[in-house]
Amino acid sequence: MIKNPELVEKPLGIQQKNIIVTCNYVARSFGIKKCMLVVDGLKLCPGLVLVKGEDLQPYRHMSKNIFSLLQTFKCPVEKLGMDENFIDVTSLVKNEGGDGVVGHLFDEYDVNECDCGCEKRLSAASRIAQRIRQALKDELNITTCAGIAHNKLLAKLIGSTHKPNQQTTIYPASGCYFLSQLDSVQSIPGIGVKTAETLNSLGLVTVLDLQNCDINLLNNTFSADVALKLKRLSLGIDNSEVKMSSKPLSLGLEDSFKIISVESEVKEKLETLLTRLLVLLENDGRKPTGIKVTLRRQMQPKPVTHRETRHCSVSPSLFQFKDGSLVVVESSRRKLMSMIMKLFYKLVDLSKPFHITLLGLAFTKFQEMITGKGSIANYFMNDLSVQSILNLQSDTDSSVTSMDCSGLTDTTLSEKSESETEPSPKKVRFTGIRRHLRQSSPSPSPSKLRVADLHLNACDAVSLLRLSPKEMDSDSSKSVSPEWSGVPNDIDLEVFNALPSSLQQDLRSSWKRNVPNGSSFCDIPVNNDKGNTITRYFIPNKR
DNA sequence: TAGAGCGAG
DNA sequence: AACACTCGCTCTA
Repeated sequence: MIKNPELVEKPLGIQQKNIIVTCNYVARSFGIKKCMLVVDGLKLCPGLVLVKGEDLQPYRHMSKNIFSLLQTFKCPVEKLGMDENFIDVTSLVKNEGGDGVVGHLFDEYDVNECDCGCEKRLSAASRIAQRIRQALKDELNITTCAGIAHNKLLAKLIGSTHKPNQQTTIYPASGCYFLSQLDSVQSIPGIGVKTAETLNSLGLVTVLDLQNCDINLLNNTFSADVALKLKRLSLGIDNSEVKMSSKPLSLGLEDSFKIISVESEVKEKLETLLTRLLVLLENDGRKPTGIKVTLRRQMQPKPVTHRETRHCSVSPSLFQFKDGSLVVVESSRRKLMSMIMKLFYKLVDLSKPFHITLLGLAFTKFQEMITGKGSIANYFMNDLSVQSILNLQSDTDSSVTSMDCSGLTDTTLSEKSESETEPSPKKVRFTGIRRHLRQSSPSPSPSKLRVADLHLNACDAVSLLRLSPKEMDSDSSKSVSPEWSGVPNDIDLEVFNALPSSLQQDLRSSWKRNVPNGSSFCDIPVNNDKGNTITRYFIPNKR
């Protein structure tokens, strides 16, 4: 619709192969659902406009723009798929002026004031959310929904209750009751088809069932930590952090088709995939150290989701940097292709007939960057008894996908109710059970030690960063060098370049703001109260 | 660590 | 549960 505004008022579906993967709200009013077959969709709505969506590039692009815009708010942003993000705005809430919740408030007639002041903070977060959504509209012309809560679980779920282009806030005290309304355990993020089946087999169908069940029942079937996690999720308790997203850990493509049974066609497919993937890789700019081939066989006794993979390492020397960008010369390309075929031979015995319906290719294990799991960058972030999490999603899609595809029940969160002009509140249905649930409402956990309180001063941070780059490819520093302006002299370029681009931007912009004359790194004025930028942790600790 | 499985969009 | 296409996390051998 953004690309072609004429489509805004028309029923529009995005087509991949013979499936409608998503659609706009006009189409939904005809009963079009995600994952619906094109033929079925056209039966429901003969005027349905279909646009091919197999090329994900435009979506990646928009997704990146959204992510970048969110990062300008100087808070941890975690990408969830291509059209959703969590943002932990705890650090902004403290300085937020004003008053009152913007948008919908869940359960608004029954607010018990909490000692910790969480309602105030969350209402501040709702105003921040409003500004963020306005910025997304102004800058990128995209409408969004937001859910505002003290943890990711509730933020995500509550954000789906008023759509499209609306936002909803929920207070911690309402979390348990809100969850108890959900008809299927599968509505809980993290519980998918398999876990839901297992739970159902234990007699646990609704979230209420899960809330009320004995933990030992779960312990019989799940490991102790999974059992506990499921139980806690059902009650609205979730202390997982908003993990700052960096570049992807793997970069892959796959293609499905009717059937391939001869080697030459396999090779053709893989050549095509490699060509496309190399474009993505050059775009990404990092050197991979591994490659993976994926295939799916026809008529497996296993479900169609079943895939087999083979992996091997690749020499980084196959990839070179020219003028700051990654290139793969023809000879390297041929070597890659022969490795890919070898992996394929590991998967398929050519002396026997084979029938393949999907082939995939992925680069993995990119050369060491400073960030990532267990890296020091993670310790730079605030920890989280997070008081204010926003879940933002673009309006072209809806979450709670599980329900659309499950075909089980007509849930209260169905697409139908969302397309009504005035969404009817669902709480009426449940007033009967709320009182006895209220007592088990979790109270927000007390603040944990913020990792910022580790006394990591500037010198420590710099020396830490400077220790590592031994195994780093020196080429990699050149890759970013063209953008090289406004970085203080005493910064190790190699280390700086190895940081994810988001952090680089973050650092650059703070240098620009704080030291317009480009003075020394350690002279940056302290601006501790504001923002959540990594720069703060490079600054000598006043205490 | 490789590979499969699950879950997310 | 399949259909399509990607990515991350976790478990097991």
